[in-house]
Amino acid sequence: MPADAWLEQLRDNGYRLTKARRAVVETVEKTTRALTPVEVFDMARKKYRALGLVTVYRTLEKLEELRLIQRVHQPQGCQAFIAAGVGHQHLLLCQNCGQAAFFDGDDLEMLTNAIARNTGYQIQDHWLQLFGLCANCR
Amino acid sequence: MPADAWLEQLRDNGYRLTKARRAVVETVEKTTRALTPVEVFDMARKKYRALGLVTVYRTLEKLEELRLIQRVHQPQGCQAFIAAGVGHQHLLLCQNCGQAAFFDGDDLEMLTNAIARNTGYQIQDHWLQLFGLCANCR
DNA sequence: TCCTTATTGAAAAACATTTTCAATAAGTAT
DNA sequence: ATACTTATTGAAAATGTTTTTCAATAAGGA
Ligand SMILES: [Mn+2]
Ligand SMILES: [Mn+2]
Ligand SMILES: [Zn+2]
Ligand SMILES: [Zn+2]
Repeated sequence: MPADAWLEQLRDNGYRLTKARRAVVETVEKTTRALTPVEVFDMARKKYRALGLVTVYRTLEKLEELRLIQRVHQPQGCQAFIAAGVGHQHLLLCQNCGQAAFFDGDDLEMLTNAIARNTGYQIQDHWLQLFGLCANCR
Repeated sequence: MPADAWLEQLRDNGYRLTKARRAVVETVEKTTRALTPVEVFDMARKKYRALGLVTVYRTLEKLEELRLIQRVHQPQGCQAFIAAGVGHQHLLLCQNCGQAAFFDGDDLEMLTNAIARNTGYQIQDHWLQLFGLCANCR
């Protein structure tokens, strides 16, 4: 999804299109690895010098609400964000360079049915994430 | 695993058995939901009044090193810990009361092979976590 | 161009975690 | 039991991150 579509989403939800937001959106949208707020700040500031870190936090918050980005959980920390996958997808992360890819096609029906039977839980959702080495790094 | 086994693990690794550590270990070991450091502090302090929050952090750090506890990642936050599963197990969490259960038997071979083929990644590890409602809460 | 108000960045506050440090107590040797 | 060594402790301070406050600004509609 191009950065313009993100900006359109923001506008359609009543948010104003500012230089700060454009810089943040363009940075996150075109990066294929998870970025922390400070990383977004450093990168986006090259596009818009006056940008404040507070605005990065506020913009990430809105982008997450609109489901344009999602938080990435990792052993080293869970403060990073990445452009969200479309539909039912999960993340595959390179443990060396952080390069992220999405995949789909996971079918956990059988598993969750068996677990529901064994545990008495009603299963509503799942998190699945793969770690490995990307083609470049391996 | 009983609390004594945890204490034994600590002792075997050269750590001293103190009142503070006993209080933390007993608290975390017998609780079946994820606890934050402050929650551990509040609960363990009932067993040992002089306990300091700093020591809770330090003890949790050691228990994690020894793989007796593991960090629990959730949408609301990732600062909570729970007694670790044995062998290859994953967590199932009640979204209402936090009650946790472990399950095993997930077989992702087919999936990861297909993804490795499609993406060029060499897959080394996976995180899987289920969310739902426990028998009591549903 | 004017007007309203959402948005901004800076500063301060709040919060979570880590480090520093002198006092204490666990475990071992005597 | 006692003495000794030093890992461990809690309090305080420091650090790092995220949120709140607030007056100035600028986006977008009239
Ligand atoms: Mn899935
Ligand atoms: Mn598994
Ligand atoms: Zn890589
Ligand atoms: Zn429950």
